[in-house]
Amino acid sequence: MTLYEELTARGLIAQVTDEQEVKDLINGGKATFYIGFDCTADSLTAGHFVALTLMKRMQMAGNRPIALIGGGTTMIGDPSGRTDMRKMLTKQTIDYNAECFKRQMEKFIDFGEGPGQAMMVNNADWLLELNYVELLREVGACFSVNNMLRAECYKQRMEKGLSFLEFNYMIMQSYDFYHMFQTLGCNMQLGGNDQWSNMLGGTELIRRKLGKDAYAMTVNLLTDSQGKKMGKTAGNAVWLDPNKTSPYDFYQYWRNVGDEDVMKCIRMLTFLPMDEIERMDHWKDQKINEAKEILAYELTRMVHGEAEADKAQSAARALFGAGAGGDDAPVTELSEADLTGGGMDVKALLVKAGLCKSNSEARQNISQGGVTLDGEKVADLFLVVPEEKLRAGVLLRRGKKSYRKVILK
RNA sequence: GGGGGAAUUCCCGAGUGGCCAAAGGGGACAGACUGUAAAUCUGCUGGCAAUGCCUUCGGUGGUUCGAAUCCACCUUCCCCCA
Repeated sequence: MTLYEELTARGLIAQVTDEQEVKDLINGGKATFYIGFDCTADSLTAGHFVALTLMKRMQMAGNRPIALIGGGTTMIGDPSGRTDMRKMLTKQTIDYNAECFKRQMEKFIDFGEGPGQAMMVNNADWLLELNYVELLREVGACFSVNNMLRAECYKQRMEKGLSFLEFNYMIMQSYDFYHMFQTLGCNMQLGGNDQWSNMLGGTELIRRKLGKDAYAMTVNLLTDSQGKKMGKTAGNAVWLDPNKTSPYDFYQYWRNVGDEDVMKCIRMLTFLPMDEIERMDHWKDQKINEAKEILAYELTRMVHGEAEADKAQSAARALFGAGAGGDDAPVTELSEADLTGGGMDVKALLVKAGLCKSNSEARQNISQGGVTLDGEKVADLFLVVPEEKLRAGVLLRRGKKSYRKVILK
């Protein structure tokens, strides 16, 4: 199976500039491609994961990846798929975020100088030095405002308003491609399908300025059966950084995807062989939970390593299986200072363990019967857990899915 | 540059002097039912030492016994004209 066939079978490919050319290029390992990442936060998210795995798949087939950190473009803010303007970030924040991204990517992608090894560049290095008038003369003439306004990525902003700053995002992104095409021999750009018009800007610019062909390929965004972007819980991203989303929570996120979405996720995100995936395809009912476990385990293993994946899986099994032992549940440690009068109030405990945001929420969850302590339902709002018990460690549960082991050190 | 309109809690959106921690919807969370799924139904949704107290209706000042609501200035956004 060629790479292109595999990408198609996995449902990854959304659009390509020229199917035949792209096929030859990537199947033959002749592509030097880039994927851009705007550093709007200090960690990559599950949303970046498709791009990351794509980069790896391409690399495994012998193509050379360039991870482009958007230190420059983040200064502008991509309006694609947004109904409001992004918060402007300071240069310092952006630099810091770029550093974080770099560390996370290094876990997946093989970076280095050798052939086929990936490189990492930051567009701050060339974008920030651009001179306005020079730029306008150099590339501005190659862009048609009429066309730009028709681009999908600006459409929804035409109603709410689009600042000139953001309008230039496409030009910056196009310039990146143009720049790397010349300096690094980058002949292809990959990205999420929401980037399509921005990416075409680049191939178009290269054609006009240099009279050469460059290619673009987009992958489908990971959306659920309702068409909503996946990788978010309650509006919060699922982070790859274990300090922002614990491996257990990460595991749980994937363990809980909808029935309709499991196979899609397995196909798009894991590296399981296609024939194995086909076998799982018609699993139903109870059996589909196995597929969810596989998905969750595989992804957790890729992001956090085998040890963490094992831990998350056994914790989940113990917690949700018959005998609820909680030895592998995420742990919160208390210190003497947390105690008040020889024990600790359950509500305070829930908050301390990160299971509830506030005392009020804790109060509410308790009175609705959603809190258990060592498997027993907490009925008393003012229950105080004695020190000895805390010292031995207690298993606190809020709702069906949130567990935490709390222990006094 | 001129004219008009808007800013409310996680989001949308009602509220135009006290009855407002603020309708309604969405989302989130909890409960029931399940398969750690979906759908459905119920509850709940600012904070706290909780029959009470404190903070919140873009910002800053003011009027008033009392302001999300009235006035002034500022900020941001939208629409029309140039």
